[in-house]
Amino acid sequence: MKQTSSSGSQDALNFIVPPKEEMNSKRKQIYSRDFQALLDDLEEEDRLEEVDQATEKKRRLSVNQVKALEKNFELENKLDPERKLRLAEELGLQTRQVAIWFQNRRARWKTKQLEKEYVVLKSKYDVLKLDYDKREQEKQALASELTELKAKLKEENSESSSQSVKEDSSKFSQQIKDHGSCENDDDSNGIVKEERSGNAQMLISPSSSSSFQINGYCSSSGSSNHHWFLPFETSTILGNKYQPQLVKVEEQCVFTPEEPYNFLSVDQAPTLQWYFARQ
DNA sequence: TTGTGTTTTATTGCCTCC
DNA sequence: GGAGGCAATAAAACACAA
Repeated sequence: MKQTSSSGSQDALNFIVPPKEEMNSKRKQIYSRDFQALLDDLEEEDRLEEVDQATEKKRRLSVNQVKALEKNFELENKLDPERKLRLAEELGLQTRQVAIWFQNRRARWKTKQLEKEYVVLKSKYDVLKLDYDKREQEKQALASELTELKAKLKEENSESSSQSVKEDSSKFSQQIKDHGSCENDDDSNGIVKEERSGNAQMLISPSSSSSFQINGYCSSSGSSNHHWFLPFETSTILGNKYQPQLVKVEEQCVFTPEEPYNFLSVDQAPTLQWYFARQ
């Protein structure tokens, strides 16, 4: 191999691996005869390698050549013609070999860069995935919690509805007794099925809602101008708990005797337009 | 020693730039 | 159109387990 020591790259090379002459003189001082013979054999191999290189058979570059090329590559990963020629001369290679080495080295560098980028992107992806999974779990937990709460609410509604009917009935009975104005108060559910004793006007005071359902009424049957009416069997209206209240019923009722059944139908949701229209 | 996988060197074909 | 770069690939060299 042709060795020169005039350029910067060669200086760097000499720093890493001392020149052969220097190595030989040191070796002769240090090593035994047997080991020296082995080293001589290796040198002979090196010489044969150089001959092989001359016959154009594909050979790997020597360690020193590769080190020098690597060092140059670190400085600049592309070759200008002058640098290529100089490197080829310094390392005893053909300019084409130097060019090919740089070409392949760039390809390896690019692959390494892609691997690094992949690692970075993968770690970012992993972080995001972790976050996504966590949020997905939170979402599932919230969804099931919502379902539970809905079921609970539904259950509570049905319970309070049936309970309020009982409460309504007992309160109604008590209120009827207190006011003593309603006939048929022996009816346990408090429903007065028929009342045709004259005109009556209803004044309704809902406690917590703007409308409610009325399934029964009680009208005047005595001498008093004011009679009491309890809209019952309606505990929750528009999501609010309805506190059953007595409603004062005055004479001059707007209903005809035929109207009540229609108006008080359970199936039909009354709008109470009749009431609000008069306000 | 050998089979196999990996690395390195070199080739080919295509593309871009001057 | 030639020089040079790049991707794909061939082929030699090398590493290593069985």
